[in-house]
Amino acid sequence: MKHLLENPDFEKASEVLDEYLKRDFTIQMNGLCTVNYQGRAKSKLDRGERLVIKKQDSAILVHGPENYQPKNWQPEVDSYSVKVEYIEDEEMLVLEARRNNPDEVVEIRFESIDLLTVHKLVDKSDLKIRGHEVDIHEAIEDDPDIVEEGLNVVKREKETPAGFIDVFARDEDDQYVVIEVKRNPDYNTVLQLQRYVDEIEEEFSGEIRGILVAPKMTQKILDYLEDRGLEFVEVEMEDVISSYEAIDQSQKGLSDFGADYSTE
Amino acid sequence: MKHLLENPDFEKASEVLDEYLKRDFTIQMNGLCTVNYQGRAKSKLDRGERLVIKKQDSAILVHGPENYQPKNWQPEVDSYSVKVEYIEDEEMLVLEARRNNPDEVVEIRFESIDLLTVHKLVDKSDLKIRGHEVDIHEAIEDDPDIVEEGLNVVKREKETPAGFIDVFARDEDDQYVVIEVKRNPDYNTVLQLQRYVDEIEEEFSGEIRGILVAPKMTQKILDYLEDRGLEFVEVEMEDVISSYEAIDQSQKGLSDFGADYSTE
DNA sequence: TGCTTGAGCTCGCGA
DNA sequence: TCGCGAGGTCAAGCA
Repeated sequence: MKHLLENPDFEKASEVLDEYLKRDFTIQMNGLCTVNYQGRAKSKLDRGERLVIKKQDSAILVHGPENYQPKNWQPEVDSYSVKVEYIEDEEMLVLEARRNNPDEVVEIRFESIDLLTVHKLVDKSDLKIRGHEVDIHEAIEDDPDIVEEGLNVVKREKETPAGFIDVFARDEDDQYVVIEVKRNPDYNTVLQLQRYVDEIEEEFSGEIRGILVAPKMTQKILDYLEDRGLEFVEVEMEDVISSYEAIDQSQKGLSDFGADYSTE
Repeated sequence: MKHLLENPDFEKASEVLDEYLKRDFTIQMNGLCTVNYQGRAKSKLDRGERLVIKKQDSAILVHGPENYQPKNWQPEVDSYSVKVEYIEDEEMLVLEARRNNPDEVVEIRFESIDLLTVHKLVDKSDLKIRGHEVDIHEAIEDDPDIVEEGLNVVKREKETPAGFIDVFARDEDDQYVVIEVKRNPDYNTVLQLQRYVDEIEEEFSGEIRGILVAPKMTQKILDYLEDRGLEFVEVEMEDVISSYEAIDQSQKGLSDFGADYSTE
């Protein structure tokens, strides 16, 4: 930890912010503030106690006491400025985060600061996550039977004028099958699949099957799908994940180096 | 601030966590940890220094040194547990956040804790934001000229079998106009507008104009749109916002009460 | 750099 | 509670 200031005055706080805001450090500030944003939209947040986090890639977040998402933020900041100003006879520490493209600005006015810390966080490890849509693609390619017995994959990511088909295959009767994979299917998914099937029917001049593969489904979307002569196959997320883990196991021991962590 | 602990041992940390995790407090923890998640997907995050935030509505976030988004999280937690365990001969503080629906768990193993704070954040103020899609609707209704001179709004949210039309209007030649408003238009927006126009042409047995109104547009989508005989009108977000502010001004003085902030 | 697409999306609204 | 759509979406991958 570089700094830990409890109830710092604005002079001391600006000093620290001036030094660390533009650089590769994580800053946490707890305090009473108001926040204004203007850019793609415009927002105003009246006084309240919040946690402001400036990250090492310049991103800034204003977190309220609730919710996953911050109340205000800026994912990429081009320039920071810190000033102490008198607004309506009250001294305020004003932090401004500007971004050029799109042109946006977040202004945070602190009335008081409870806590200000500066950390250098070392985190070299990547998040390994399984269960993405692409993992379902791979699981199907690995074992097409999870969709249907006797299915053979012809091509993944087949291009059509309407976009890319997730999986293009043939069933056991040698009929072409267009497979659309979605974690969270909706009406647009159905329409998209419909368009692919139409395109392929044009390309191959014949009847083509369309299958939506997803880990979950609602009755309404299922009806909508079947009204269009399309099919649905449910895939268990567990199958996808374990299938992937089998692959992961075979590649084990390739890249497990530990990172170093300073205690500064 | 309720607590501020620098480099607490696990016993002291568990004590504080046990007391405050389940209650309405904001907890910040900086430390070296690994994180595992299993639920809708599965993820693994190796050791690294991170900031963990437990919010007052039970949400928990694991923020790395970069990015807007947390590396791991749980928006709603049903039960927390804290344990000190020996894993491979090393003492670890293990924090588990479980959720029932969907069935998910985030497990955070701390190897060391730099800083642990407990705050009670008071924030009663709502975020006031302008520039939503609905604000564009209102701006058009307020002044249809921002779309086109001589335009008259017939109905907002007109229902058709294909869904709700944002704005239904007539142009200066008395021809019907279907207006679709989108902040972030894409291909689906075009298809949607197309469907509305088709529906209305059927209902009124005549040629109908379709206009996509948006604050931004790409060339490809514009081509796609014009290929279908549909039109695009760019609306300036500033016009929408200032128009809204005029309304805001007229309602001023209704609800500006200041919140109280304790200094505990 | 811009565009497209997915996300453990989240969140709020409405049925 | 579930379904649906918007988001200042963000962020990754690719052209």
